[in-house]
Amino acid sequence: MDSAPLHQAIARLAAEMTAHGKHRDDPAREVMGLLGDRWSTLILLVLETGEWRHADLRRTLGQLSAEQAISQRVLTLKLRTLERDGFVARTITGSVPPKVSYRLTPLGRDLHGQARALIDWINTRADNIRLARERFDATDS
Amino acid sequence: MDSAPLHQAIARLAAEMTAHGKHRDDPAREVMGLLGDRWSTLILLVLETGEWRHADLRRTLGQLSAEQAISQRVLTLKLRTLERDGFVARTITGSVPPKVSYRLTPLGRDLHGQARALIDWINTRADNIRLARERFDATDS
DNA sequence: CTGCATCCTTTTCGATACTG
DNA sequence: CAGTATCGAAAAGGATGCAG
Repeated sequence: MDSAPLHQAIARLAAEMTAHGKHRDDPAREVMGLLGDRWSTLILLVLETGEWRHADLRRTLGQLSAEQAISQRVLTLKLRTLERDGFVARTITGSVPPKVSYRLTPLGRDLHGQARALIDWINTRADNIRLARERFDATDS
Repeated sequence: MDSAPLHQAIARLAAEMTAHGKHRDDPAREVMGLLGDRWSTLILLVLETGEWRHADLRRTLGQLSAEQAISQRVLTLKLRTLERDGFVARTITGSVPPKVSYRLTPLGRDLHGQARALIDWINTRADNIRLARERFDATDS
C-alpha cells in the first residue's frame, strides 16, 4: 500500500542523485562538510577583506570567535584544504623568517558569497529557530 | 606598518560579527554544522518528497548513499535535531507497533531550498574543484 | 614566522542488544 | 516499528615542542 508511491519517490531520488554525486570524491558533500566545520566560514569571512599572514589571521579569528582561538595546527589544516580545493591562494615571499600570505581566489570569493546567502537566511530565522528549540525542550523535557 | 589597515579590517569584521552571532547558541553556526554532517542534507532531500516512517526513511537513505547505511541511532539523533530546530515535524499515530511519521515543516522546506542552492553551486563547480585538487596533489606531492 | 610531529581530549558515528 | 543504552572505532580539534 505504501510501497507504490514509495518506490516512485525512491526512483526519482535515485535518478537525481546519480546525476551528479553519489560516487566517490563528491565535492558537494566535502565542501558542505568544510563549511559546516568550526572555522572555515569564518576564515572565508576574514580573507574576504584582503591578504593575511598566518599569525595575523590566527589572532583575528580568535577575536572574532565567541569560543577559544583556533589552534595553529588546525588553521594550517583548514587553509590547506581550502587551498587544495582552489578557494584560497598561498604565496611565500620570505624564507627566514618565512612570510606566507593567504588570500581568496575568485572561486573562493564566489563560494563565500554563496555560503553567505545561506548563513544570512539562517540568521534572519534565528529567532524562529530559538523559539522552536525552547518549545521542543519544554514539551517533553 | 601592517597594523593600520589590519586594525581597520578587524574593527569592520568585529562589528559585523557582533551584529548577530558571536555569542552562545549561534543558530547559524549550528545549522551550518548540521548541513555539513554526513546525513542531514540527504534526509532533507528525501523528506522533501513527503511523509516517511523511520524504517522506510532509513532504508532509502542507505540506497541513496554511496557509503554504508545510516545507523538507526544516528538517524534518530539527526531527526531529533532537525525537529528541535523546527525543520521537521514528527507525528505518532500508533503505539503497538508504533507508527511515527516525519515530514518537513514549511521552514524545513525553505531551508532545504536554500541549502540546495549552495549545493547546486558547488556541483556546477565540481570539475573546477577536482582539477584544483589534482593540481595541488601533483605539485609538491 | 610558519609548518610539522606527537600526544591527548572531545565529538561523532556505527554495531549490538534490549524495551514498549 | 521506534527508541534507548552501551560499547568501541574513527574523526576533529587543541596543546606542546621542534625545525627551517
